[in-house]
Amino acid sequence: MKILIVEDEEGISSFLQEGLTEESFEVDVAIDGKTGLKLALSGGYDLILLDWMLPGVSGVEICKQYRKSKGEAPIIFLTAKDTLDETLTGLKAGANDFIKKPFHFEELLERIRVQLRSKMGISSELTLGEITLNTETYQVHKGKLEISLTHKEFSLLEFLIRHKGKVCKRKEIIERVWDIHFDYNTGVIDVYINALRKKLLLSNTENYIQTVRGVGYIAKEI
Amino acid sequence: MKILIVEDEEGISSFLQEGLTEESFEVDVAIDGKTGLKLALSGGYDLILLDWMLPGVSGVEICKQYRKSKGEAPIIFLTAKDTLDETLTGLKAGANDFIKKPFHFEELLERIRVQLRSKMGISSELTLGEITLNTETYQVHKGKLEISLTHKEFSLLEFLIRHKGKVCKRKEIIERVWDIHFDYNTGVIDVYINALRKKLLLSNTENYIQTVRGVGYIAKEI
DNA sequence: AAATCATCTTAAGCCAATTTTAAGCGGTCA
DNA sequence: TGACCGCTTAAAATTGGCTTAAGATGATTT
Repeated sequence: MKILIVEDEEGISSFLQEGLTEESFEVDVAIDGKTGLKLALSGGYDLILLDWMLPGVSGVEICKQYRKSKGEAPIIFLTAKDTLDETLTGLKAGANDFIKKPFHFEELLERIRVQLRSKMGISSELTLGEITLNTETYQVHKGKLEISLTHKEFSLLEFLIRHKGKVCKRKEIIERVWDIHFDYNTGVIDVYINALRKKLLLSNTENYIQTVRGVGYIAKEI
Repeated sequence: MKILIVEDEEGISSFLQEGLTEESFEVDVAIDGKTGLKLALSGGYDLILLDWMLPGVSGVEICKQYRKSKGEAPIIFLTAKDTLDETLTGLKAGANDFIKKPFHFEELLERIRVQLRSKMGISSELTLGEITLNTETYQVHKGKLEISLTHKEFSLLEFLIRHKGKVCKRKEIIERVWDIHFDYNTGVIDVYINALRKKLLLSNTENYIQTVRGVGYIAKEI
């Protein structure tokens, strides 16, 4: 999946680029409207993140021109305010969604997924071996059996499965699932990993969630 | 059910496309009258949403020609104003209904359902176990027993039953049943769920409407 | 226009589920 | 062996949903 970011603030764009690359998207960045539009029209992107306030050509203008030129990728605006007017202007120009700065990365990610899902029929099911996790209905199955997870348990499992095969560092998990960006010395993760393993009956023999001592955890298909 | 949208404003058409796809209709979009007519005549649609103001060939013109060519799908016009004149012109041209912009999505959906019902004998009864809900007469039965619901209670139950088996998030319910698009921290839902459960005598044992903590509610056949 | 009634919304207290903290245990590695 | 790390459990803190009652709102009747 290719994403284009059009954003002049270096801090924000690099933060987004890193995060989205980490999520295995291909990411390009344009720091002004003109290059943004050129790239958008030539690059075959699956989604475009567009800053509302851009030096030179405004975000809305780019959006309009892009649609005029038959550009079809969903566009999510990054706005500083979210007055009704702006939203309407944006919708008319062909925007698909808006997110207000400052936003949490997870929320942006969720909106990106919604767009990609509805525009390109991407499944909302995640699997790990015989475990199925539906991000739309919040249902979790192990084989045919439905398993009830709490919200946090669900988020943690979702995060691990989305990164299956890769080691998830404790710090990453705390930042992304718990949204804590300091004080990494908490034992919550352990408690929740424990709960997950119990509920999913992940024993030593069928070890989907493995501990990587000193680093974090990894979800593995067996 | 296949629906054709003929609408030049990208924002509106994509908004409609998403919403209707979500409601499990198949949706095609034409952004001008000419393609609209061509598609309409070739595509075997069950219903057509037609913008009144279109660049090039006007909506009425398309409607006339479509009827002339023996097109039989019901046509709903999306109009900016609703003067008597326009309505009359539209009716003469063969329109079935009109909806004034800006409209609420739920209202459009309701009108679409009315058209599909009368033209194609689609049942106006929704069921959930032994509960029957008639969207035409607004009557609700549990078995033989008639139950009287208020309008909001009815809407909420209708929404839940239409999405039975899927988790309805609080936010979705507030947006779709209450039409509130901000301030999601309201307790109205709880009150109404409570009222519904009471009126429908949904006890712990016969639990049609289940709570999904932290997310929303789900209506389940047992 | 006033009174009445039904419906809808808000707010508060309560309870139960969830989340977090903390402490003891056991294994691992320098 | 002792410092560290993760596992497990129980108890404390917090959150979220349920339930009620009272206050708006709006329609209908007098």
